[in-house]
Amino acid sequence: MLKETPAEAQIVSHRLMLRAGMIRQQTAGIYSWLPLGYRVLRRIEQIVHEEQARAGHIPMLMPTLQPADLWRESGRYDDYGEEMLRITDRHKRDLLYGPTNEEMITDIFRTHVGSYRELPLTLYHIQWKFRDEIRPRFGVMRGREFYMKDGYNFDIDKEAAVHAYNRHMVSYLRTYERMGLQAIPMRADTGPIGGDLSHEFLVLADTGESEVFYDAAITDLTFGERAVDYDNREECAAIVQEWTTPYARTDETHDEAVFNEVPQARQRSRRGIEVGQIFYFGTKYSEPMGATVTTPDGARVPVHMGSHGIGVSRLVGAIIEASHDENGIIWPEGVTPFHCGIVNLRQGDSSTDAACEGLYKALTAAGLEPLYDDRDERAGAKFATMDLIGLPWRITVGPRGLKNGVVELTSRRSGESEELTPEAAVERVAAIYAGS
RNA sequence: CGGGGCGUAGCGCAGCCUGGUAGCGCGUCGGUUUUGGGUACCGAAGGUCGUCAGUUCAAAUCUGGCCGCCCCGACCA
Repeated sequence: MLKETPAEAQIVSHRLMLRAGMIRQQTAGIYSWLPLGYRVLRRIEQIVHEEQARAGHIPMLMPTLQPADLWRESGRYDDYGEEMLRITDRHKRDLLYGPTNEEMITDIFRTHVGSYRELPLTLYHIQWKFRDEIRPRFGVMRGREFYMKDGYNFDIDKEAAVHAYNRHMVSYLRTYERMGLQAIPMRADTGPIGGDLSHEFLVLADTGESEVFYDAAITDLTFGERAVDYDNREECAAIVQEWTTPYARTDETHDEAVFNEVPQARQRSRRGIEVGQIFYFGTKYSEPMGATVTTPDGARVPVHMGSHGIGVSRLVGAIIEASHDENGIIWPEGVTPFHCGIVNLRQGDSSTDAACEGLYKALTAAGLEPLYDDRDERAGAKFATMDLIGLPWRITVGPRGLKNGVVELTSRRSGESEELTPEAAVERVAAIYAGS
């Protein structure tokens, strides 16, 4: 826990992550995730897994190191350039630290799947990736090593693959919203992945790396609690329609003429952090790599594919960029490393010690993970620490309140407090998290 | 990769110009004090001064090479 800001950190999320002891840089663009940071990373990962499962996608795990031969097959070994970290093993075989997995998944698919009966299929994994950025910066937002969910859909034809595309967009909207983020889908370039249909998901933040242009109408949309049948093509298409109708593009695809059709009062230009992207690229990999299936009439056709990514490690930084104040981080309930902090104002006092331990047990029994600050520090130091690490709820236990049988429950976001009995405070916190 | 900067205790920095006993703040440890928003005081531990070579009686300090890191730009989930 640091009072002083490390000189190397330029942007707020990086500074706060270092100060809160979430990460430690090991070398340029490569970080260790310390216990506190690791908790957040895992919670984000968990949300991604849950929402993938909801959409019917199947988890697996591919390695970080890949044989160069697969990439020679697709032609990307030479195309990818310096960003790809190439490694040679003791037998002088060429390997690479994967920046993405299209080739590998296509290879797996072609050896294990051969019939239209096995489609549609969407496989995904969450794994460390490496891109040897020329200049890593902004902490985990632009590291060289990063943790990413990447998924790949396999479908019999374009129509089915477009449904997979739509399904992913819907699923992603839900995923980001659970993390307390508004991520706006914006029409995007396909870059080195290729293909002809792509959207990026952008979180608005002043420190974002891309300039974005959008119709204010899109920020009024919320996904909310709607139940979605992910197999229903019309329903998914309708939701995609809803979210892609208002103008929203990054500078890469921005079209001034079209943007000017948006009423002046609703035109917005800000900066955004990219936290995910989805692609439909058809047979770009399946054709050269021979990933085909037999159709009902016995023909062999290359499968239609798409890929979809969520920057899991980057999201930790992006969430902080979108949710902090001058005192520190403000975690959304969905991703907070601990559900509730307990601050003992007089460590060593038998009444406050007992009350804190009671709260800790009761919160744990309610299925929550509390963080108990039992350091022998002054109140100010404990409050400052809690504010910095940003737990959304804090229970303050002091001798003054205990005399009247109450503790104080404080919202990190609003700063508002209320006095409650310890039992009521536990119930209250449990109720807050009951939905998530 | 072009331009700029930095490397001295766990962290933030001074010292370097003008060579001569390695310092300050925070943190850590021990103690006293204090106790509802980063308390004050006393004491202690902790450093191959990035690295290699050179100059010199003597190098954190001067010179050169190398390594690492940061910032601006081009590039990027």
